[in-house]
Parts: sequence; C-alpha cells; structure tokens
Amino acid sequence: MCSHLLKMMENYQGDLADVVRATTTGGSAAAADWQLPRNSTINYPSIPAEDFGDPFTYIRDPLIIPNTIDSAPLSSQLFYDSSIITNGGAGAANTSGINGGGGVTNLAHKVVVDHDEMKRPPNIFSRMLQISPNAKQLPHSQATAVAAAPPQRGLSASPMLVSNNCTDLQISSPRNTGIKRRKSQAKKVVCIPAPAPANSRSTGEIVPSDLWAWRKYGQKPIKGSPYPRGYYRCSSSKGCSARKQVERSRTDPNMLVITYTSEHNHPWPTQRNALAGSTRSQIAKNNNNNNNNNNGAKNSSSSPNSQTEKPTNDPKHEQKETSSTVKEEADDQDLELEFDQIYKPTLPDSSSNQEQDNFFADLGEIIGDDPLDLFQQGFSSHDDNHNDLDDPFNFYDWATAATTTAVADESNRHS
DNA sequence: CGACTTTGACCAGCGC
DNA sequence: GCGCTGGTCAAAGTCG
Repeated sequence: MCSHLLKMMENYQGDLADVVRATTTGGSAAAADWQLPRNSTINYPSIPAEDFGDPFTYIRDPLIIPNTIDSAPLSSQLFYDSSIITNGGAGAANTSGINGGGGVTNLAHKVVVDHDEMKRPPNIFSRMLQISPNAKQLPHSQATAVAAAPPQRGLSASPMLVSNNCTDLQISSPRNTGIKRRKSQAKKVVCIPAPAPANSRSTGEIVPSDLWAWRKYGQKPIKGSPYPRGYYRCSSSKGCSARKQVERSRTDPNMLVITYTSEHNHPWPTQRNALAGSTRSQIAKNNNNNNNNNNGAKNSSSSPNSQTEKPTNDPKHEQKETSSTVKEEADDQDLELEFDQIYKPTLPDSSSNQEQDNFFADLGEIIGDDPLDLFQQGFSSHDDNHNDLDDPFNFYDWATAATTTAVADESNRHS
C-alpha cells in the first residue's frame, strides 16, 4: 500500500475518533487500529462545492441549513431527487429490515427528508435518513420494493431509501420508543462505515467526528441489538440542544448509525470548545501522526480562514464516507457525470492539493478507478466562485488532519 | 482544574 | 395502571 494511503488511513483513524471520544480516551492504539471495513465498496462521488465544508460529509450544520434547495446547483437538486424521499406525516420511514436490493456497499448514506428538508441545500444530512416520528415499520419486502422504487417527491406516505447495510436502525422499531420523547423533533439518521471495533476501548465504538464537538452523556444497551447506543450532546456551544445517538448497525457491525436530533443553536464552532476533552488522547496521537506523516502539508492550516481552530477531525475523510452513498445513490451515470462536471470544490492550499492529488493518484492505483477518481476530481478542481467561508476545507486540514491543538498553534503563529 | 467518559438511577412515552 | 424501553441526569472517575 502506498505511503499516502497509509498516511491517510492513519489520519483518518484518529480524526474519526476525535470529536467523539467516547471510546478512545484511554487507548493510544485506537486511532491506529481504526480502519474501514475491508469489504467496503467505497464509491466517492463528486462533492458539491457548497457542501464541501461539511466535516461529516458535506456538512454545514446537520440541522441548521438556512439556504434553500433552490439555490443548489441543478445536479445537486437532481441528486436530491434521486436520493431523497419526502416523508410526510404518514411517512413509512422504516429503519429496520429495509433492503435496498440493488448494489451492495458498506458505505451508504441514504436520505429521507420531510418537506422542510427539501428546502435545504444539500449537505450531509441530505444523505441521511430523517425518521419521521410517526414512522411505521414496513414489512421487509415492502421496504425493499419501496427502496427500489424511484423516490416520489411530495408524497406523504413515501418510503425511504435505506442502504443495505443500514437496515437495522432502532429509531423506528415497532414501538418506536426511540422517538417517544421527541415526537415533534426531526431525526436524521446517517449510516456510515464503522471502524473495526477490535482495539477501540470498552464499548468498541469509535464514533466518526463531524464539525461539532460532541460530549457523551449516556450509553444504553438497546433491546435486540448487541451494540449499545451512545448518547451525545453538542458541546460546541453551551445550551445547544443538538444531540446525536451513535450505535452500530445490528446487522452490519461495519456500519455506524448516527441519529441527529434537535438543532444546533449556534453557528459552526469557530472554536472547538470541547477541545479540552475532544482530543484527550486523540490530539496527542494525531499530533504524532501528523508530525511523522504530514509535515509537508502542515501549513495548510494557515489558510485565510484559519483564524479559527481547525477541528481535529478531517472533513474530507468523512466526506469520503458519506459521499459514498451519494455515489451509490446516483446510479445514473449521467448524473455522476453531472456531479463531476459541476462540483468542483476548491482547496485553498495548492500544496495540499498536490498532496491530495498524489494521494488520490496512489489511492486510485490501489482501489481502482471510479470512486477516487470522482473524489479526486472533486477535491482537486477549483471553483473561483466558491465562497471560502462556506468551504469547510478552509477550516480543515484535510491533508494533514492536524489536531486542534496543533492547528491552534499554527494559527497563532500565522496571525 | 476543567472537560471528558462511564454508569446506575430516574423519568417519561407507549403498548397492553 | 403497569411494565417495558429509551432518553437523560448526575456522581464518580479519568485524563492531560
């Protein structure tokens, strides 16, 4: 395996475990042992420029999305149409037992949104499942058929798309207990490839990070699932009611099911106030990794927007995860082409670009043609019109996956 | 010391 | 109304 890939994997490991440190606080080996499921079929679609900033996928705020979908590029909207299913009041958002029936991938993020969601720009959560509080469980066969059917925008009792490997969400269990207390709150669920639990601490969970800092406040064993569910609340800002739940898919331990609840009441964290704990062990680890592996790209943190700390997590890596579903969803090759042609995210640092180019070139050799080709195109392309402020990559050191601490130091140095 | 994780207890929604 | 279950709280311990 090429050195670039190794580097990326190392960084990726650490980054994913960064923000949510539920299981990595004590283990220095956690990051190093983190790995994507080897059997994952990773498809990397092009990433919409306006979504490029999402740490988790293309995120801005998972739940705070002021813009309208109308402002999104055509292809983006097309993607919406192809991946989103409106979920009206009677929506049958079954999260269990749904089988997409089509391609098999461990990297799938499928989306169900309500009408409000349709007004939002594409972002990470556009690729999530929004579980209607009133969601009813569909028979597996029905769910399968439904998932295979083209999404029908605006239908109230519409089905939802669920990845093959994200079929066992608890949110919509027959009793639907997971929604009891927040019936009126939208929940958005994303399935992402889970790290191998092998060396992670205690619970065996390593939770992918997103831009927000999350603090674990509880963990419960879930009936019917061998894996516990972790409860996290946003620690990026005091008083933020945003929460997320993280659990492993019971049918596919390689998949993590992350359920976002409530909204952030604050903008993107300019500082990871959870820094204090967010990288308890990961920071040091990542620093080591970065120092050892990414000295060359380190200065990417000095991008114009680096007045803010860069989160430890590496958004692009995570984008890789989430975007995989996008790719899968976009079975239509024309659509993929459209993505390629239209989404040309910008990277602020040319050196980083180069490194990334190299990385992806190497990665392409290893993994194959399509996914990373798309991915690479998305990263290496330039969009002069792209708003840096909207480009999370300006806030993140994707190439280096620098830790928050390291980045902060770097920023201070350059300020 | 501050922020985190862990974990048992408590609370509340839902089905029967 | 009761029991089951999930969601949250909060004390204790951990870590840098």
